[in-house]
Amino acid sequence: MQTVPPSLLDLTSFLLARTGRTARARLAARLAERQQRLWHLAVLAALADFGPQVQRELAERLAIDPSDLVRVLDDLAGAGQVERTRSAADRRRIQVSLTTAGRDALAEQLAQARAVQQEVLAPLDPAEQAELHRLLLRIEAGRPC
Amino acid sequence: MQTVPPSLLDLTSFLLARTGRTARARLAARLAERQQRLWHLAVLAALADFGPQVQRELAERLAIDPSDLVRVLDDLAGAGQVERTRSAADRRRIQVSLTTAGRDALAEQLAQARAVQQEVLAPLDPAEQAELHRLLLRIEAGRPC
DNA sequence: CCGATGTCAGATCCACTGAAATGA
DNA sequence: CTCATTTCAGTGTATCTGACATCG
Repeated sequence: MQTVPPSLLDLTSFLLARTGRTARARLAARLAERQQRLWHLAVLAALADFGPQVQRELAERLAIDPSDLVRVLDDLAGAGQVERTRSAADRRRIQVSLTTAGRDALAEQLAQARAVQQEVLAPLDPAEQAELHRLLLRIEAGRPC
Repeated sequence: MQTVPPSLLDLTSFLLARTGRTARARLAARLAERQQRLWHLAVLAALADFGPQVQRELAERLAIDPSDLVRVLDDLAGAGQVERTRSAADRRRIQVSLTTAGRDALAEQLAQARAVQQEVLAPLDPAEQAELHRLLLRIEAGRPC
């Protein structure tokens, strides 16, 4: 039995939203088993890639509301995965940096993410997966700021 | 300036989740201007595609919690877009059917969805958009229940 | 201007009720 | 026929998330 209305399947935006949601939900479920959440992964990755950051930059990069970032950092700091140090130059600003525990957690979470991805993308062969990746990157890059 | 962490951009699942989230949020915002929500569109589409349905079937098709569907239908019935008629054979069951106003609303909402889609997919040329659609359909179809 | 707190709306999920059907 | 069980629509609610507003 066809369960999803064809008029919705005709919409690429619907498919994007639906598959994205599935991927998101599956990864969230995996991370939750380890008391981690999606934003934790995103924040750790940003710190690993760009080095210590001020919270404002971090929020902008990840398109997360600054007030939500505060709470994510509270969690991460509680788990000893990030450190907050007040900037000497501008004492309003707080530099956030990764700890060794943070790097370990990130590696673990990225492995989880790749495992979920293989499940979700299983219907596609490697060439198609690469093509999908390329198209999505273009969309992401082309989006106006 | 590169804003998004490269380790996340390497994950197709991250890109899927992110672009899907964007598409979803934009459409939701457009619909909200007209006091409509995403579930309204989904329900109207299901009724248009599959004809009158019992609420239970509808909920199953759309993977929505039956109790939430009740409230969506309350809205739609209030706007005169669907009709609920109790089944004579089994008086527990309620047949839901589209009205003319419902068809009009659906056409309008689908137009909105296509407009948003054109914004989101603008970085891709038509052939690429078609390819993306094809790949996403494969993922959707291949997903185990 | 920046970090932090509070709060609000939306969505999802779950437990429950009452009416109606089903089957032993 | 009766009674227990199941199915269905509908209500209420707890929880989580994202967005916003305001404060220090």
